[in-house]
Amino acid sequence: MATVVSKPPRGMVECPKCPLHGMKTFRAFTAEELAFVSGFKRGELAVEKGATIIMEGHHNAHLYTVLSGWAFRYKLLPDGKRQILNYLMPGDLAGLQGSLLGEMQHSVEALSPMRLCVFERDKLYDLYRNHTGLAFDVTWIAAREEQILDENLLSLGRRSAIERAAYLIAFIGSRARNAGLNGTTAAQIPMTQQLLADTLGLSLVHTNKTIRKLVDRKLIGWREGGCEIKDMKGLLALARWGGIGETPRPFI
Amino acid sequence: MATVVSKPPRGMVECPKCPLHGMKTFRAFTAEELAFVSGFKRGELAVEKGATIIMEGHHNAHLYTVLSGWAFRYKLLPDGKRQILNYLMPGDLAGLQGSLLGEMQHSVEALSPMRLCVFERDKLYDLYRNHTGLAFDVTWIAAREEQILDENLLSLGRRSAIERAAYLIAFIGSRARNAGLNGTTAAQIPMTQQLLADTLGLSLVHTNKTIRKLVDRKLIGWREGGCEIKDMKGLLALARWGGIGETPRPFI
DNA sequence: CGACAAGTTGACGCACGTCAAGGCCGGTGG
DNA sequence: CCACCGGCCTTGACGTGCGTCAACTTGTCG
Repeated sequence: MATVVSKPPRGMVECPKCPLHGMKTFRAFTAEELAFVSGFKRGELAVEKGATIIMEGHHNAHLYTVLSGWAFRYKLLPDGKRQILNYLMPGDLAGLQGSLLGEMQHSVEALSPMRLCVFERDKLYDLYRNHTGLAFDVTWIAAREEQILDENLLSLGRRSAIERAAYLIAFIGSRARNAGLNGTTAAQIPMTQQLLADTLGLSLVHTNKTIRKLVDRKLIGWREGGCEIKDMKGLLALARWGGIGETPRPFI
Repeated sequence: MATVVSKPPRGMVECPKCPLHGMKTFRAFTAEELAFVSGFKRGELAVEKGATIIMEGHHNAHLYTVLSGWAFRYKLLPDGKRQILNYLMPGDLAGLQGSLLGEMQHSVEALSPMRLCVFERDKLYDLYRNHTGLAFDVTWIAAREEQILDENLLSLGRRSAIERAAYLIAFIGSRARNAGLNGTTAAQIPMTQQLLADTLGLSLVHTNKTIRKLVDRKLIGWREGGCEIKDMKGLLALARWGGIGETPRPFI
């Protein structure tokens, strides 16, 4: 399945030492849960930037949790048009649809080098049987994803190009900050304008002109392959959006 | 909360006699599950067409399963622009986001007279603890919703107006047929063009002209407040979409 | 040095949105 | 009975937001 570069468990992280623990965005595990998840974990996957982790139309026996790095989910039309659905950051789950419904109906590609936790799909049922709290968490994550997609749909359907762009950048920036992804001060978002365009449902050229307007208005900065938020409040106001909550969230 | 007309348990259906059982689209319950769900059910809600069942920004202590009728989920922008996110039909769950994440971030409105099964939000955890199969089903439903939203996003972002319309009508028609909603022969979909427009992310006028093209091409028929699919294959081809599966699905 | 990926900019056209007017119908009240 | 009204659909004229095409720049990697 494409160019997945899998470095076998060279430096596989033990769950108790998982870098996601102890972050204030994520909820804590009980000792018992931690033990179970350790057994649930089947391995670790390291991929290069650009690697396809999940492919539309395929059946996949695995479920992943992002440990580090970025990725995005997308769908293609037969003529090659691409729509990016959402971004994956540390703590996010990938492959749940496939685990429950059979065939994956979207692909996932790495935006940066990544490390992922690999779970056996068949063991998901054990998790549900033995750890109500964790099962609840999985559903929590699914409901959260639903909420994000809702907002995205509102954006594509009813916001203008510049509002959409403002929303998207504010959204990704906030999530990245919560996931501890960027430098301490400036929120550097590593992305190309092509990716933005495919997320916003716009053409590349028009996306470029829209980004330029945001730069001119001093809401963001753009430097070669990345964007930096300069005025979050301004972005939120332009997008007419309330921002995301900061309550701690579960992960598996 | 708006005009909810609640006829108290006058003719409340006992779960074992639930009209959804025995339909080939839905999976069967075990006797034990049925017993549990009977206890889980807290009452029944009957609403008129046009009633608001769930309201954006509110906290809601309940979780609903649609027993009969149609509804739709939507979000509003401050200026009143509306984006419809998805439609609810018999067997669908409403209010899960609120149950897990706290505040509802979308509203739900009845498209026809409806009956809904009401569950206590707090008992959801009991369900997870005692009935792994049902907990799995809830997650299944959430993942399915996610999949639908994915396809919708692809539509809004990358399909033209006529393709979007073809996709939407084919999609709703298929789901309605699976849920046993329409007459046996002709799939009459009761909807206004305003609703279609708000789902497609288009203006009312352009939606009208687009529908007209579909009628001219003999793909659908439109008669006052409803649409009828005349050539499903044609719609699917125009939308470049594979259609939905027919595997039996769970419900609660 | 060329090749390629990412960004920029201008010219032009079309798929949409907006505005405005009118038709058809059922319901309500005289 | 007609008069009036409010949903819903329809149609034309016109404007604009965004797509498409095409050219150029800059930086990076060989």
